[in-house]
Amino acid sequence: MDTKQRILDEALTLFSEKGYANVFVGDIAERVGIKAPSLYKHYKSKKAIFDAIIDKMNESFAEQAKAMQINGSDAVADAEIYKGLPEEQLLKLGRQFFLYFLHDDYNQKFRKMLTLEQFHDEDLAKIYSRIYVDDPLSYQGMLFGFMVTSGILKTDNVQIMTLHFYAPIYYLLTICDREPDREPEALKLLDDHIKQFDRIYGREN
Amino acid sequence: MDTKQRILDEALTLFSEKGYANVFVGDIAERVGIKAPSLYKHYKSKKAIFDAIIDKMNESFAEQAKAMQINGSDAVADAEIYKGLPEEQLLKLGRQFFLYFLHDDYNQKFRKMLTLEQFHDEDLAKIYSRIYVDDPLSYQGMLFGFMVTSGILKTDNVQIMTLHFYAPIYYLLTICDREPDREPEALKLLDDHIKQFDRIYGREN
DNA sequence: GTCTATAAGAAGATAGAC
DNA sequence: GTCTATCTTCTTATAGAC
Repeated sequence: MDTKQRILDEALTLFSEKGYANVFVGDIAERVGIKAPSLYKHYKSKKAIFDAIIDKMNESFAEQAKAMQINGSDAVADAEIYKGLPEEQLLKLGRQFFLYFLHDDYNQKFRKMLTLEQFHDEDLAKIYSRIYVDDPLSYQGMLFGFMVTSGILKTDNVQIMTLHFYAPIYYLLTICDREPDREPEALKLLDDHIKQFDRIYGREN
Repeated sequence: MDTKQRILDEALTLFSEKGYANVFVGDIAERVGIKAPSLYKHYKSKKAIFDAIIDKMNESFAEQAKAMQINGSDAVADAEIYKGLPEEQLLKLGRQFFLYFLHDDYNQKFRKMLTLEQFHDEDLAKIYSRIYVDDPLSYQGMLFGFMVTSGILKTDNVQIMTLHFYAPIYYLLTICDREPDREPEALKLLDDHIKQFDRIYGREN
């Protein structure tokens, strides 16, 4: 029963649904099962709760990014995995990846919260871009770089190939965040996208 | 000096920067050069201002969409234009298109406002998806369909080809909305994207 | 249509008992 | 650490003079 942590969890849920300004300290407290004033024994202000969420997110994403770079081996290993992959398995992997980021609580809520707050200060803008632009393009780019070297993929511009893979996936994710009912449609497009990508950049081209 | 219109303009500017909840009626009034209570002679509530903005936007976008469908000729004509286009000119057109949507006041502010409000109710979510998903994919798809028929482009899945063209452009647009400083980087990627797209789906493939 | 004055209520935060 | 009571400030909105 770590109240301090529960406050963060409930606050994140509310922030991701309504945005910071539309969530009241009382709402958070109510979900935690305490009264608003009690909450101030754990955090000194509403803003402090928000900042704590951002700090935690930064920590966990930095950890993840670091692990991926230190084990540059990760990308090498991943590239190896894709090497012999028949299209069907590639589709399955892509779909798993997509569904994980779409439905994983932590990921979805952070993403939606950042979407709603991204214009409110420069730091948040930078964090958004790091998590949803720079880091994925950098990791995917590394992975695809290995795959090009291995002859699994073919291109003379890895960066754009990576953009061509990632941008449609990101786009479909934002559709589902906004209208969860469109998930089946998005999954169909995801499948077709990966198939087409494989045909364009894949071995048999 | 149409005060009623000026209220909408200033409100849109503020909503697009801070989000609805962070804008106060007094802020809007101040920008218009009147006091808050005077504003209530023009609109009966803050929400009514927001709704009026949405209504106007719906109107103007519907007009635009209708004009494009009635003149399905538009897409045919557009397709004709692209027919003889050397790559350099195609790039120029793509860049112009991108910069228009990025910098045009009306477009940028609506886009940012909707981004911030998209999760707050289902209607707004649908409007966002219509404007930034369904309409552009539908129009571009029609255009590309003609271009495939004319032999300008080659694919067996026009829908995915359209996604491959549009998603990266949308993605780069969101980056610039969030971090305007990254515009040069985005423009470089836009160029490379269009070049690569042309190589993948274009005549010489 | 614009103003000043003000009502009415919401929301963040503190005091102090338990 | 949680509560009730309360303070303070902010915000929407109305009343009524000009």
